[in-house]
Amino acid sequence: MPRRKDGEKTRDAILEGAAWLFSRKGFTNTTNADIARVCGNINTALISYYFCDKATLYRESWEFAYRDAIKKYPLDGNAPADAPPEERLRAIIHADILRRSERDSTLNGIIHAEISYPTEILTDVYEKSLASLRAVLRVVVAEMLGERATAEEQRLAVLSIFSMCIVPVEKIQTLEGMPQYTYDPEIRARHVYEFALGGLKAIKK
Amino acid sequence: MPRRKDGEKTRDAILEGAAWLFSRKGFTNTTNADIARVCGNINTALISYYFCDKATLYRESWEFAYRDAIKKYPLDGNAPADAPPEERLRAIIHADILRRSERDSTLNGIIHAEISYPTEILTDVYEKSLASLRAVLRVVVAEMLGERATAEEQRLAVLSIFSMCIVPVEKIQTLEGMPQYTYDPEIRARHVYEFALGGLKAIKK
DNA sequence: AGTTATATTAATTGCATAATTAAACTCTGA
DNA sequence: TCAGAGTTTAATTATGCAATTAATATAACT
Repeated sequence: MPRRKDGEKTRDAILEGAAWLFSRKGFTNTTNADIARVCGNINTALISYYFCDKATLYRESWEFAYRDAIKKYPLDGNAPADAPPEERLRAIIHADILRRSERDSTLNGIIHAEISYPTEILTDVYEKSLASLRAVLRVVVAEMLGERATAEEQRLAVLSIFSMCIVPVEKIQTLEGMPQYTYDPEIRARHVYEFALGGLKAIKK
Repeated sequence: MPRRKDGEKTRDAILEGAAWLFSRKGFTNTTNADIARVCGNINTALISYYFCDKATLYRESWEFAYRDAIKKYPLDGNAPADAPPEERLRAIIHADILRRSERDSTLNGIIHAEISYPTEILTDVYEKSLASLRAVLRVVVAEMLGERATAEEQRLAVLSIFSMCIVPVEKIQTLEGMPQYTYDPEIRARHVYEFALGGLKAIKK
């Protein structure tokens, strides 16, 4: 039984194209025909052929995009656990912003689409892409703010840094009327880190 | 010709209910039946009766929500134009966060839905609710960072403060698995202001 | 080259959902 | 009490699209 390998290429193309579309228009607003179109006018039947149905494709393309991204940019940004909190904070922010900027921000697009119109993958997306960031931030922020900070102060500080990371920059940029300026992820990551440092210092008082 | 006034109440109820639903599920994912349900099981035909069609209702309910909110919380937060930039920044942030938190965050919900799935009101929403904030922030930030700051530094600083304001807190809170903690808008506004001050100071150097 | 399983296509099915309308009915206010 | 605004019912209309099927093309292997 001959195993052809040209199918894998098609499958991957669908995963990629679908992820991109889903990130921009969300699950329900994306049709199989749309997906077929962006994958180079392939046939819609191939979606059923490779992924059984649209919902499965959605889940798989999200997981596909996520796995890739998190491997390249792990949560802790590869900072040693015993590094000073400032360095760990820098690494977390850096990894997070770069990860969210990957692939035309497919990852972050899906997340924001899920926030607006939840589907059945919401829980998974939420855990992996929002809750996890908050959790790691919480640890370093607590350390940096010191003993005297209340739980609420910690929460607020985490929320602020979190906000700067997850803001859908690329999406907002593509909106009509938006000046054509793109932010380099490296530079933005650096900026957010410094901004956060200053903010934390001000809060600590 | 007798002009009954019970109709106005129904109309307003539809506006309010629709705005709330649209902010949560977006335009296409909200059906007339949904709207009728949340308005106390009114009849779907009333939507056509009062607003001609769903699209008109969408636009009107957005404008309705926006007008109310901006009147109560103007862009500049009522700070005098000749006040020191710190005070103007504080007022802007305070007004913006409170405005976005109003009515269960209807305003901000519609904005984020539009970012994810744009409709024809996107331009209007974008101008009024995103571009305008950036514009006023830009002015005070430029003033606070001083002459030596580059345009990119200004842009990045504006983006960071902007992020902290527009983050869809209420939406994220309602997501599954989220700990039951709600942020008091006043306290959060205060925090964001102090955090921003610290951040700006760190950037300035 | 011939065979077979895999990959791809075209056309269709069939469902489901929902916006909108017209006509009937009811309530309010003068 | 009646005229017109408000409300309901029930049908209509529009459609949009996911999923299948059966037929065709192509790669791999002998």
